[in-house]
Amino acid sequence: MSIKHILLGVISWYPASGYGIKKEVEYKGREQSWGSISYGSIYPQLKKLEEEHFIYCYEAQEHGRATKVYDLTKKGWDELESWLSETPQQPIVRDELRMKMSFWKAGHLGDVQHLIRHLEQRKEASHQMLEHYKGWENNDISMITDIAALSMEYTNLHLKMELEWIEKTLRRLREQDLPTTKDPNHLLEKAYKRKAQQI
Amino acid sequence: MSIKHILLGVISWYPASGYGIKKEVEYKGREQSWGSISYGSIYPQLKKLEEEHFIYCYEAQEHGRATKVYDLTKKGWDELESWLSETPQQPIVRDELRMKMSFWKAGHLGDVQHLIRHLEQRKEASHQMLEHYKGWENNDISMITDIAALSMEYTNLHLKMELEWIEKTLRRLREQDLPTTKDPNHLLEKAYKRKAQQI
DNA sequence: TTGGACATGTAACGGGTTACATGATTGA
DNA sequence: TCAATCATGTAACCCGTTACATGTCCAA
Repeated sequence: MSIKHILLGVISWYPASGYGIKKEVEYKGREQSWGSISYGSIYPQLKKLEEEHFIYCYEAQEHGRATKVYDLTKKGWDELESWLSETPQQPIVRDELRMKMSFWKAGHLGDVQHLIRHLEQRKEASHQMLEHYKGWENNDISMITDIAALSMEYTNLHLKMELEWIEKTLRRLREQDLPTTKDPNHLLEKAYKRKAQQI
Repeated sequence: MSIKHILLGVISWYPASGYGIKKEVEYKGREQSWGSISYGSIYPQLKKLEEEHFIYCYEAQEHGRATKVYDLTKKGWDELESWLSETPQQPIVRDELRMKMSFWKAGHLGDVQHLIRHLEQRKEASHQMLEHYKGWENNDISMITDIAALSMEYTNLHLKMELEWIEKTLRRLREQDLPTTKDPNHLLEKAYKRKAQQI
């Protein structure tokens, strides 16, 4: 992935400044769930890309304010094209909520009331993202390519799936309708005995 | 998130060595999609956690081989408990395939045949993960808590959703049944004109 | 006139990986 | 006997963020 290709990609949409790229990534990034990038990465990276002739720079007046605007060179377009053709990395997911759930054990480790709170917060966040997505879909100012629209559909399906899972999970937690713990080698049994013995 | 709590969490299942923790994370991590951890993080972190008295260490003979096995102290269990109660971070997703799709534009940027190949590879990977998941669900050796089983259900739903999306997307790409590009400000139009003009 | 968005940048730090180094045990 | 797996560790490096520094323009 790397910052480099995000920068080249965004600049492929329109000539942009460091500041503008950050704004675009934050906005577009919400639907596509790519998080944000800090200025501490953007500006040095733009400088480097310019030195390597992937992009070039010119001064522009954007509503009265001077900005450094970057555009792709031939080499930049080629690099982007070549990156697209490379096999993408396996996706990386870090979901702290589900990580915590891996260790949680009702009645032994973690308070179920806390988990319910975590899930409610996640529900709210996902709900808002879905609203944002819907608003985006129907506005008539945002640009999106044919292929990018296919990718956006993923986000939509994902959010819906997530909300259904949250609802179902909350229901099961509240009604104490939990799956049965599988512990064929009595590891957990031993573990919580160990826990109780610690001073 | 951080390595720290993964280590404490895994050790909460059973006393383990650095090597064993890596194995467990790689295996369990597949269903829960937490990727892997390198020895370069595990060993120094275990040392640090021992110095801070979250874990303690003893020598053990595991099938004839001497290993350093770590277990949680009272302080370690408390730290784990307290971490579980904290509001989890927003999940982080880096999906290079969908990132690439954001910039792709049929006939202008990126070769659709390459995209089809990327999607087929992803389909294969997701399919295998789903098989792995099913095998895991039905085996009678793996341990899982009640709450962790709820989290696993997420993985299952996610993989199924992903496979359906891939199928649908492949079909649309092959039948050239693409969504219409939205470009109200003619940005893309200009962009690809710029591209054509670069020497 | 002042706070907030616009705009660009650097230096220190952090949390991880990669690559390297080492050695024991086991099964083909 | 030799490759693979088990097992532990360190040092260099990379890629990013955080915090800091600086200045402009506009609207309330």
